[in-house]
Amino acid sequence: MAEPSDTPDSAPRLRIRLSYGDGQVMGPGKAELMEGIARTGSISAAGRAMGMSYKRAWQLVETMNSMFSQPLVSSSRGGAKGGGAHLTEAGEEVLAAYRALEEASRTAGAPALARLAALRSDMSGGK
Amino acid sequence: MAEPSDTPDSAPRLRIRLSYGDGQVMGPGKAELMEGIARTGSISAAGRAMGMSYKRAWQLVETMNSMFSQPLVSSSRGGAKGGGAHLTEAGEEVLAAYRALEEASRTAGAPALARLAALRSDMSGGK
DNA sequence: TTGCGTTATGTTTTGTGAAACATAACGCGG
DNA sequence: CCGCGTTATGTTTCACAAAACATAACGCAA
Repeated sequence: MAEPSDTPDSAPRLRIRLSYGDGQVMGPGKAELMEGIARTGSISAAGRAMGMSYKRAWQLVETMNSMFSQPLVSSSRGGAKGGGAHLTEAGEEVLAAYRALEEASRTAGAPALARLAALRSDMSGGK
Repeated sequence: MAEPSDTPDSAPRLRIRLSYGDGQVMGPGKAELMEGIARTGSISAAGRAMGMSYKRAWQLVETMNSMFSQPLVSSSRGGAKGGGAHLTEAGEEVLAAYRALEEASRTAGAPALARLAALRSDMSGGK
């Protein structure tokens, strides 16, 4: 009454991370954080939503901001709501490009992923 | 007399890792190790080539072997050369599929990567 | 039966990224 | 001018993956 039939696929999570020199890395975590910031208008709220400390969230933002020619997240403190943050235009473009990269990979890699899935469950279809 | 013109690209390294449940992960490290084993016929030699301890290499092999329905690496000990290891058929298929996935992603993601590269160097071309 | 190079494992130590904890500054609204 | 929620940063503690170190087993060849 739970699992209908045999394991469907157990589609693996496809994680793409692009690392430039140094420790500059763009990956799923930063992308998700950016989305959280765009959604909530706050670094702390976005971090909380991901179960991460404000400090860590802020560090990620700092790193992201420094790895592109323009900051991806703009923030301000004080004021009525205490402050806030939002994606810059560059930020939105980076996020969009990263998501596009993910999607393109997932699509183009579907055949290869299918082969791997087959090898994980059973190896009947030889050759 | 050094840098010919504008920044070439500084193509980021595209790392793809697919994580199934648990801690089961297939990524660049395991793929490279598999290639090393195929090339050298030895786990220890492959590990050495990557600057990693035998133990670590062996652990990776153990993990790989357990995440597919059939082992990817077959090993034997003792004998004239002390022992050795080689990729099983499943191993070769997994490696090939993983490399294909990488290649497909790199190709399909080229436009997105180009956009990101542009955002890293400068943001002239708007919209 | 000894020695060699490898596979196979166990135990201890270390390095480091993250978490936890602590403050400061900001700026508006009440 | 005080309090609130946020940004911003520093310091300390901790967990855990990786490294380092140690052994055992294997099987052939000499």
